[in-house]
Amino acid sequence: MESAGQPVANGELRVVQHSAARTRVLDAALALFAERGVSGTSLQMIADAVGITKAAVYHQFRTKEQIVLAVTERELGRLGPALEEAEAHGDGSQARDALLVHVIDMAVRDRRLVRTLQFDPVVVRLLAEHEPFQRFMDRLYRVLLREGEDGALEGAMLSGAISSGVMHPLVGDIDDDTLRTKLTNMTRRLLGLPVKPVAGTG
Amino acid sequence: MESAGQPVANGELRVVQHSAARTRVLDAALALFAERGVSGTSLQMIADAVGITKAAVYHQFRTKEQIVLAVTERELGRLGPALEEAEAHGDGSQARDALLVHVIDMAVRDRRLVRTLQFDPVVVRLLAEHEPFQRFMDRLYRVLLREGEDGALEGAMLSGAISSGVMHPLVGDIDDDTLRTKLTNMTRRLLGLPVKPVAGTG
DNA sequence: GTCTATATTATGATAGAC
DNA sequence: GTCTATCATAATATAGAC
Repeated sequence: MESAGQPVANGELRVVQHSAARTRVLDAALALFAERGVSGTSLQMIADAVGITKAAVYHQFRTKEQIVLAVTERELGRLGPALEEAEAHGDGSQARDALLVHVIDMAVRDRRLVRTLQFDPVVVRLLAEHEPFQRFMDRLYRVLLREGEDGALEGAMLSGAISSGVMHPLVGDIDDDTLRTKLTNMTRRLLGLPVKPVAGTG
Repeated sequence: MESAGQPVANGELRVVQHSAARTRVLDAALALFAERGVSGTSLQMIADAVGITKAAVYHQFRTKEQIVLAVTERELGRLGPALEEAEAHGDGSQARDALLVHVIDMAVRDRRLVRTLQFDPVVVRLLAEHEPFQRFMDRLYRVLLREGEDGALEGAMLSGAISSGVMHPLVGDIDDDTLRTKLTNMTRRLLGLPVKPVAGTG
């Protein structure tokens, strides 16, 4: 299992089952990254949050960048199954819609990680530099973006609207269920789709 | 002119005319903040970008936080006149619309600063902690947000859609004029407003 | 898996000369 | 307004014991 310590493989996003110790580090790191940004978070802070020393953290991850990489891969990877399902259903509007609901669901449930994954400069650079991330994002956009000249802009605005819709100070006191419903409706409005109740998975 | 080195005054956002040397520092800092984030930018990097030493930077600003403060105040302050004009025209939809056009215009023209002002953790903290910023944002939202229970969410999504619409990798190759027009149209669609041509200022 | 201890470099910040 | 020189601290990272 030494591959878990390596950079992201050249192929797909790996789904790694981390050890309990590694998981504790990643959880603490993610929380700190969301609050203070990746560059604003030191290994000392992560170690303190876990309740261990820096050296123990370095035993789990060779560099800070490896931690960022692992966090990003783990969280982004959670969209993998939904993406594969959508791809299996062809490129119709139904597949796109189902994936969109899933993305909104994940964004609402884990609001704090949105800022890190979408906007942190360090993560953005990682996503741009590592091929597996690029490929994964390409696949995501291929399903989510609509055909036509405005597809890219639409997708960009959509992703920002959802992100900001879950993390903006203005929406801090809206409960998850309400937020999910309203986000979905407004997303449909932005896309010019008919507004309908949120579909269940069954 | 010693007030320029002080924290933001308790009253309004100050409009400070910085010296040439200070302006060079602020310009370099803003560019670096946009690229690497505030925490990822050191005073050494800023000094190198300007072509001076750290000590010379410290002659202009007492701390790094003062630089962040000055950059934020300067850029946010550019919206001041448009905001005041909108407030003078009452709280009708016409005033909101005019301000919205202005905000989009500024976002498109200076795409790189959007990430810093809207999403950088350090700037977000500053905005939340300093009263003048809070007051300014309150005024902005009072004009931009619509009445009703969904006003806050609408505003949050709107701000994210515009931000992401100008800074997302997907839109990097769209020219300013095209982007401004399409952003305005999609913004109207999100708000459920009739889509019309962008109005001039005269 | 965790610790103590340490090396190295970078960081924010200051003093004082020109 | 800028420089050289310096300081104290914090950063990333490693070695080796338990």
